Amino acid sequence: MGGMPQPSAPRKTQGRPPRISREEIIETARRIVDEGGVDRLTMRRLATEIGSTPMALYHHVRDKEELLVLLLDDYAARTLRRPELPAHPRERVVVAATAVHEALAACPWIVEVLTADDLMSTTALWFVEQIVDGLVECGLSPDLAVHGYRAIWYYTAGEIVVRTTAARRRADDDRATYREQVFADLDPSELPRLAQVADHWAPLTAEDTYLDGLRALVNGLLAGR
Amino acid sequence: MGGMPQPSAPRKTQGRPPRISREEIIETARRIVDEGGVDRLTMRRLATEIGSTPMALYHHVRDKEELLVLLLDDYAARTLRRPELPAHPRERVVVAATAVHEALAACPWIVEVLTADDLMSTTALWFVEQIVDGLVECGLSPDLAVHGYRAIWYYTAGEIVVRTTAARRRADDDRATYREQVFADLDPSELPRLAQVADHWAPLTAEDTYLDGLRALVNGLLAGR
DNA sequence: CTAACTTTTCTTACATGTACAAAAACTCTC
DNA sequence: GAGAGTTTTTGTACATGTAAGAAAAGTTAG
Repeated sequence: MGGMPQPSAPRKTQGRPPRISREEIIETARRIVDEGGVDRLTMRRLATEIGSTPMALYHHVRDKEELLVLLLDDYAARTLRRPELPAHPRERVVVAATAVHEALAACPWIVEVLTADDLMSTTALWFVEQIVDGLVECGLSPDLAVHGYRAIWYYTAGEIVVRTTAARRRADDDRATYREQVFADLDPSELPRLAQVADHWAPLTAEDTYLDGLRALVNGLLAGR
Repeated sequence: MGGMPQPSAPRKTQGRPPRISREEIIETARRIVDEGGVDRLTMRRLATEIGSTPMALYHHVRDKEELLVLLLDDYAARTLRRPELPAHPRERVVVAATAVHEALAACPWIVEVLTADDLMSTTALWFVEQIVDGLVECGLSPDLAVHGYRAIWYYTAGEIVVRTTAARRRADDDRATYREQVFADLDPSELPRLAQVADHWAPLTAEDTYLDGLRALVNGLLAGR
């Protein structure tokens, strides 16, 4: 039953020597994704590209989802730069969250992974720290600060997931048309506000308002402090 | 009234008469999901259960994802009850959002669908209306109110997606252990706040703080009004 | 009735993730 | 060196979503 091979081997290697490594897998997977998008990344293609067989990968990686998580960590480690943080703790929270958001929004293929419980890559933890610390310095108790961070993470992850999926579907005419139809058929006596904004709905929801919402959320979390 | 190529055809039916209908598909799919969870719902099983073939389904449903969306709409139409709304518009927003959140959180299989751009089922639109209207009555312009609604939706969808996926993974020991490991290995000099809360992290993030975050967000959106 | 046309259903086929078990390639003990 | 033990790789097999096209079951025109 499955014990994962841990990187640190106390004694000299025993058993059949590996022909491929986790690093090689991640590296190759990254190349495939960079070249042809995440859809091109299949276990079979990855295996052939590496010169191995699909099932061999599964000794270095639990399943495809874990591979994607590793890929995201790798991506974060390479591109997430720590921004200069402002002195004011509230602004620190906003800047840290925005930096994470920007990095994630730039690689839209992570949607499947983004549903992770938290940002858990070592690289990302620094940002989590900044957010929690900023909230504490603004007067929240540590527990409340963690809750606040979670709220920010929900908002951030939700924004990216919803927006990315929407963009993906926008390529699909039928579904876009369907939404338009829903708004065209609105009964203004029952849903007056929606009827009122019906014709701006698409451009309105296309606008990037992440920062506004984030500021509102952070201000709300810190209200009175 | 007519937009979809479904209901009443103007002239008498032509072509081969259908043996199955969209309604029958949804009904049967719902039964399967109710009985054995969403994992039991495969196109093949659904087809056999209905007494047809997998590919016959595809004439009534674009693909499995659309089927899931239809299933969610059906679910919403049957279980989403309009709550009594408080008079104060700010509370109306909170209550409407909470109602949607509760209904969605109760059926965790929708995660794959939840990434939809918006709540677009006819049933759900009433809730969207309440939220937008409440924000407008609190002093936001219609455009800002739509942005506010979007922020609330991001937060709500994100909460459910993150939380559901987390719960799904919690069944998996290894990954839970991994997270514990990350927190145990924290360097307190680099990440002091996280180290400080490391041992409460799991219970803290298990708490349901949706309402708190929502209130913060709404208050922040309406700050100064 | 026959032929053309339309709409739905069925057959076949493929790509994918991955379970399972056997084989292979090592190291260690004797 | 022979066998035992350990780890990695490979081969085979299955369930799944769904594309493509043939077949079926009607309606209508001649």
